Amino acid sequence: MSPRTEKQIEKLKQDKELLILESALLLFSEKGFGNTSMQSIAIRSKVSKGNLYNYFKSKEDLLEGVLHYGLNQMKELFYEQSTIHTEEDFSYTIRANFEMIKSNETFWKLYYNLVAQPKVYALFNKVFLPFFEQYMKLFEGYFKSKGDKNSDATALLLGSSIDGISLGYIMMGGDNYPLEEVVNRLIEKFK
Amino acid sequence: MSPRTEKQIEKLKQDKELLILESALLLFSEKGFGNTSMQSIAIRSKVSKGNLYNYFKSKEDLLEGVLHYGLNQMKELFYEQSTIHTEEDFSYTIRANFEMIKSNETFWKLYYNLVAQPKVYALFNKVFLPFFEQYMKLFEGYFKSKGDKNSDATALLLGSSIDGISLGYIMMGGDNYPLEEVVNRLIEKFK
Amino acid sequence: MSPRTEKQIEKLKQDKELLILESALLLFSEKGFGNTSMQSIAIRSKVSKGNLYNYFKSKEDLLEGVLHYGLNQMKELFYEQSTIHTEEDFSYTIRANFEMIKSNETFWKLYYNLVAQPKVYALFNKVFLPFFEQYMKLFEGYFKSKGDKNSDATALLLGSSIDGISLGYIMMGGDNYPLEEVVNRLIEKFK
Amino acid sequence: MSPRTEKQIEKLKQDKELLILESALLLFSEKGFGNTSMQSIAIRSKVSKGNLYNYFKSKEDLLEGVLHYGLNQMKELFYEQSTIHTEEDFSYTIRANFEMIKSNETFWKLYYNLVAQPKVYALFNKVFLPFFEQYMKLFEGYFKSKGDKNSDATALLLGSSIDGISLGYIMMGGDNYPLEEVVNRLIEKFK
DNA sequence: GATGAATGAGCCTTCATTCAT
DNA sequence: CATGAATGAAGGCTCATTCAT
Repeated sequence: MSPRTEKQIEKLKQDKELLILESALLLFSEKGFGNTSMQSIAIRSKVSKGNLYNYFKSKEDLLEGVLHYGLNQMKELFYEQSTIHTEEDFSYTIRANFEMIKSNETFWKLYYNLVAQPKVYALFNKVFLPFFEQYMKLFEGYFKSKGDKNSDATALLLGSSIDGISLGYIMMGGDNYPLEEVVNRLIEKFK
Repeated sequence: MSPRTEKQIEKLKQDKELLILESALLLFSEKGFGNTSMQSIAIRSKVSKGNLYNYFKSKEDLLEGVLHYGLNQMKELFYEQSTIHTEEDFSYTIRANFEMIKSNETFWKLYYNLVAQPKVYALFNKVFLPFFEQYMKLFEGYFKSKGDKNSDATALLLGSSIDGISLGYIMMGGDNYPLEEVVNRLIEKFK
Repeated sequence: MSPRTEKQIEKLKQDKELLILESALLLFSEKGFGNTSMQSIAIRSKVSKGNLYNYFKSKEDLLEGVLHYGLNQMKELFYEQSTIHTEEDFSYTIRANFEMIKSNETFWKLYYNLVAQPKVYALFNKVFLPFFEQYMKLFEGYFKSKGDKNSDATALLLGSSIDGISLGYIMMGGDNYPLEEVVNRLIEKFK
Repeated sequence: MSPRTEKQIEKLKQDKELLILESALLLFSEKGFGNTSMQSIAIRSKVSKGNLYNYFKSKEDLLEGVLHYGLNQMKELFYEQSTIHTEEDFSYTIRANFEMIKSNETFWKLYYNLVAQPKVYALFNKVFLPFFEQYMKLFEGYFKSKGDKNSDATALLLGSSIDGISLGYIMMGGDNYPLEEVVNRLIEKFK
């Protein structure tokens, strides 16, 4: 009845929801969406199978939750940045991007797991596209300011390259993919 | 009984195997590995469910077959090329690479569908890596010949960029991704 | 603490119990017993799921409550009538019966929903039979007074006919079943 | 390969389908559609749960199968009859109708189980209504030939009465419901 | 080799009921 | 009395794989 108790309950609920999200993220990214059972998520979250559905009304809903969860973590890292003016800005943005990927490997593994799955493509668009487009705009503006007549193609090339590097890094693992060097090269080429 | 008849039988068997591979490739890439049933592959190949298992001893085995099959198709396109000397060579190789991707979209869709699934990652390594490494060597040699001291990082960057461009093109579809322009930009940057 | 307050509480409790009964009756008859969840009843009654069980100790118990509740509503309509003497009495009783059915369609829908389910047949017997038997007696007396030697069979036939008409009316809906005419015919035949 | 073998297989398949239909009919009518699990049907039919779905693609589909199965059994009994001319015809038709009900009690129990369940009402209409309407026409013609100006209302009354009698007989059981006498009374009233 | 009926494990989801608060 | 998070059993259904023919 006291505010404290209610708050605690709310806290607990959030904790549990977070726990579920974390478990789902991990399992989805490790074994793929289709190969992960709700059962296994329940066990890992220490929640009963039935109770899972009090937090997420379906497996697909849980996936959407996971995507939003991951996206929000990323957004925090980029919130302040609105334009790129100098080479330093550019270099910094690129590096920050890869730092973020390095600190969210699990999520990105999930991302590459899903990106090519037609069944979840719509969902993906819904959650990710807005974020990506805004991100692309940032680079496009920079290239245009440097006199690039084809700034949108250049931005798309850069975006695709980042995508490809991330994919390689995520899939091969930090020990096998020399991320630092490749990123340095990337910055040299595009700055 | 005659050699000819045996050959014909062998031929027929191969035909049927081919049919299965084609069907599986198409369905896997369209609906994903997990969402494709052996039943549906059997129907599309006009082979009975039971007989499917005379050609491939499991679904996973069939997947491996499909990957080999796709890889072999690609290999044919690149067999002759052994070194890159001039900018023209380079440009030609890059463009040829994307031509190949354009003519094998189905296969590449499957590839990106699977690349992030650890369950098939081992399989992927087994089948693809040798091919990719040889391909990377080609570029590395070219960059080295141009005096690049860090030719292996550059080659990896190029490879990753190609990967990212392909992924974008495959996922967004030819109508939405301006492949031509992006590839032009890519060649300019790396040539 | 004062009697008045206790009464009010009692009143409130009854109100809530009534609310639950009404909700359950509606939902049971609309979607069937098996397809109605306690959850949905709780929501419609604006009672928490847990609290529901303070009023009815199980879903089956709630059903029994609903049946009693419906029966009691009917009883009120027939309480005063004790014998049928004239054709007018007879005609009036029949018509009154169908008026009652028309004003309790929801309940009767539930009734016909349950009547054939052995699982609730025992329950049905417990609650309905006494009422029905008394009702049959009424007609039997009338037919006997008219010299019918087989008055009990006639009464049973009449009862069954009423049952069948009600079933048809309830199931086909008032717009599709010409209740008035059929009842007129019924009265002509039996009066 | 020989016709005989194929035939035997076909026979077996039919046998199994029949077995499933019989089991489902029995269980549905005993415990209701919603309270019967596919599992229990499988066990009773000595068929694996999975194999059940090779014969009926869903539980609802199985129900439809059961309804058709029951209807077909009935149809055979009535096929020849096309018009009712004399009192004997009429009396015979009525009695034959109840004979049929007596020899298909299980099916009719299912029928009354379903008739009031909204979820399967559409299905019911699809399967039963055509049959019933044709049956009503038969009586309507008879009453009209006797000069009844309101023959359709009378036919509907008769139909409803039959319905009600059947319901009573089915629900109370042969020992408790004096079917013979009630039917005699019915015929007297309507002939 | 060819067929497809048969199996059984496993999946997602629902729901009556309980219980800590 | 009141709440709703939590449980766990059960349900309908799918599917890779096997095997008798």
